[in-house]
Amino acid sequence: MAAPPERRCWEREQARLKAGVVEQDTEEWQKDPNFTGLERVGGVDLSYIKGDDTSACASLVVLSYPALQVLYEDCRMVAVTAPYVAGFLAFREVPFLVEAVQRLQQEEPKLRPQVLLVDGNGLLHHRGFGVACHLGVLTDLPCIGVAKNLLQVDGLARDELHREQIRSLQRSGDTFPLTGTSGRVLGMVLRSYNNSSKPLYISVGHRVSLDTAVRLVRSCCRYRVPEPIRQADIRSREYIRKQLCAPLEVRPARPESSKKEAELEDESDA
DNA sequence: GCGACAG
DNA sequence: ATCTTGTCGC
Repeated sequence: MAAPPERRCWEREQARLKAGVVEQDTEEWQKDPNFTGLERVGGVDLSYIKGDDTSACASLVVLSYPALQVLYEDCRMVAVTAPYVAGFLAFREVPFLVEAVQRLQQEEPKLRPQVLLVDGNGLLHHRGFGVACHLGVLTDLPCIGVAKNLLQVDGLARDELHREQIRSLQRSGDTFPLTGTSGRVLGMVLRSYNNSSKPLYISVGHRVSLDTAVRLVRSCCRYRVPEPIRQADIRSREYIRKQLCAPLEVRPARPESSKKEAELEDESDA
């Protein structure tokens, strides 16, 4: 009897917290000022259908570094079960992201990313263990949490002081640390784009230091959202848009006698 | 009790 | 996350 997924997520958090948080650079390229040796950066995202809270598109892209060209793209419709609850995003999205990474490693092992940028938080989290930490532990890949809004935790709030600190970020690349009431630095606020005053919230996910995380996200930003996540986002919503436009002709209620089925969808390992 | 709350 | 076109500005 396998434990339900929620229970396993919880146990994963407890085990990792007990073992101590891994927030240091483990790779050689992370220690290089120019990230020499870094060639592939991954990005993941889920896009949802407006009225439907169970159908989503999970996407994983791999970009070259430093050119930021798309080397790999994987979009797939998934059936989401867990509801969205702030603080429990990983319980909802992480299973599909892990599947995508495993698919990549099986089909295109040479394109395995050396680091993943994840939509959401890592250590900047109620239990110090956001979606970027979950994905990192499950894939054993360095992961960085990139959130577009502040998760209010450990005394951090979107109050006037916070807004004032944001206003103090003048140029892209400017940052200030997020220090919780506990005194711990949980993440960094980064102005990633000159044309947008809205910052990003960067935090450690797995096997990376906060300093390296911020430097890498900076170097991946053509616009406000870093390219790996932006491409995953663009491609997953485009995938959904196509699904919605042509569902009638592409999938007429399970034609059991289709001509070539082995090439498209029936690829489970029996 | 009421509001706040990554995606 | 999603609903949503054009539009004002560098």
